[in-house]
Amino acid sequence: MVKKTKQIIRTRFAPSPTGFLHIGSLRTALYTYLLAKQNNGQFVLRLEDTDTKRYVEGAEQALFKGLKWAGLQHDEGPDIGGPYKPYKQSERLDIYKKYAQELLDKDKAYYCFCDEPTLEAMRQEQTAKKQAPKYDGRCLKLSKDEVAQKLAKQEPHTIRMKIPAGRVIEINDLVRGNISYNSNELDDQILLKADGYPTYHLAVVADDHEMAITHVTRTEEWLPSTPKHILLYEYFGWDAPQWAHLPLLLNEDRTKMSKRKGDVAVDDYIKKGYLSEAMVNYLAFLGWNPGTEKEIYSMDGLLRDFSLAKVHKAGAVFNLEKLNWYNAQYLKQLPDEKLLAACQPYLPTTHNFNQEQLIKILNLEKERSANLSAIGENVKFFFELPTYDKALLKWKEMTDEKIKESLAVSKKLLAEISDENFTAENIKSILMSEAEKMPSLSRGKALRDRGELLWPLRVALSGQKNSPPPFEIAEILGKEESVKRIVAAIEKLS
RNA sequence: GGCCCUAUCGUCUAGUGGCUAGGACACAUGGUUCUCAUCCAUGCAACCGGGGUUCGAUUCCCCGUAGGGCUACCA
Repeated sequence: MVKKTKQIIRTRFAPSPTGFLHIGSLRTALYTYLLAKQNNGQFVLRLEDTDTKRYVEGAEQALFKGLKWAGLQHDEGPDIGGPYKPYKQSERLDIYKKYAQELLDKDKAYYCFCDEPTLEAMRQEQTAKKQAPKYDGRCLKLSKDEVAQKLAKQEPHTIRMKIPAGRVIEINDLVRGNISYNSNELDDQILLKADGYPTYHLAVVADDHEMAITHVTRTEEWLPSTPKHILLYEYFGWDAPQWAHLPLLLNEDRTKMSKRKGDVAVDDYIKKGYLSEAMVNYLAFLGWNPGTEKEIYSMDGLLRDFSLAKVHKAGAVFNLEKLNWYNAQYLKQLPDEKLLAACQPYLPTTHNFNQEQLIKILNLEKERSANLSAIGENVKFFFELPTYDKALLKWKEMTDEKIKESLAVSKKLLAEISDENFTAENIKSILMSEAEKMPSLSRGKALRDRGELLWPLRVALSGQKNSPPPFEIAEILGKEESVKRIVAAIEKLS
């Protein structure tokens, strides 16, 4: 006998390829990954593709992409194999059939020949009578001969699990404590569908057992079906894993986070240019926190401090503002080369700036942008002066003539600076000090208003109502382009 | 309807049988500033309700209430 060593933790993330990677799923995957990895355990990826009707082509790739983006590398999975392959349920049909048969043999399951319209009518009737919709067990009353006959005639059938009467089934949940259900509330769950595919309930139990999963992490919505799973473990004579039912991610209206009420696909956030570190950090904090005031957490930090015991029971609203804040924090710390690489796909190609210039541009815009695609938008005017209304050039009560005077001064000053001295710092000091010597452009005012000089200049250079300071823009644009844009502005006013 | 879960600022949350109930986001105001953003300072804002238990409950218990989840040959 092998001496029992300390159990190695094995967790799994088991999504259905029915579309895209949901942001809530990513958080579940994150917690699942953390639980395994902080204990030197294994994190398994399994595809639950037993619903042939909902299967979506390409969904698998989206799943892989999202997990990889977030940095959640699995140890075993359909793409990389592993000791318990295959990791795709559609390729494990024999296994489920075998186990369904075992249950039949043990008299813990039975054939059901009711078709869907029959079941639907049954439900209708029950709800009309204000009863809980539940299979009435009519096929359980079939004699052995009747069953044999129907099977011989190849009548379509499913296999249902038997539920004992009056049993109290207790779930020992790592985040919720003890929860008990009365078996009388449970339905005779279909385990094997007419098409030979298993339902989730059979498949998840069989696979988690076969794959030696020690901790089942999934969201709260699975709580009500857990007693059925526990019963199945019992029927098979297997040890049940540890359960951890995580809180749900919610829409603003506190319903289960869903499409139509905002972006829920991880890919949407990738496309908008959210940094994976920010997303991981934010998601980790939606339902967990270290109990300190530290809010910025890298994956390493999470690996160190995460604990299921501190996971909350109540659902958490997904809030874009806070994500934006996290993204800003990470954007701020991003080294220049990484910033450039990350932004590259979002940048216009209408002008070839060199790397140094690009980095300056990005650094100017990153603190004004929620994400990378916003940076891409905000950066456009550097590449090409947008058309803008001449009214935008106007600062407070300035007349067109005054604006022209102001721009003429700027133009003259900029033109006088040599190319090698055309830096933001120089431009700023020259512009500012010369401005002080000039007569006030707005007659009769004691205090000189810098806006009279700087606003028209900035708008001439950027075409934007809001933008970084004109000095920085001018430096990046260079003397020639800057003067050109000022001239264009003056012409607009003529 | 039935079963189950949950409950601290608008949001994410810390926390305790006795505290001015803490932090972050958002918001507001002020400072810096040509604008926006950043940054700094300040402010606004919460223990769902009712009963117990207790010298004392936001905290423990019960009952309400509210919200949510499940109730498929979907996961």
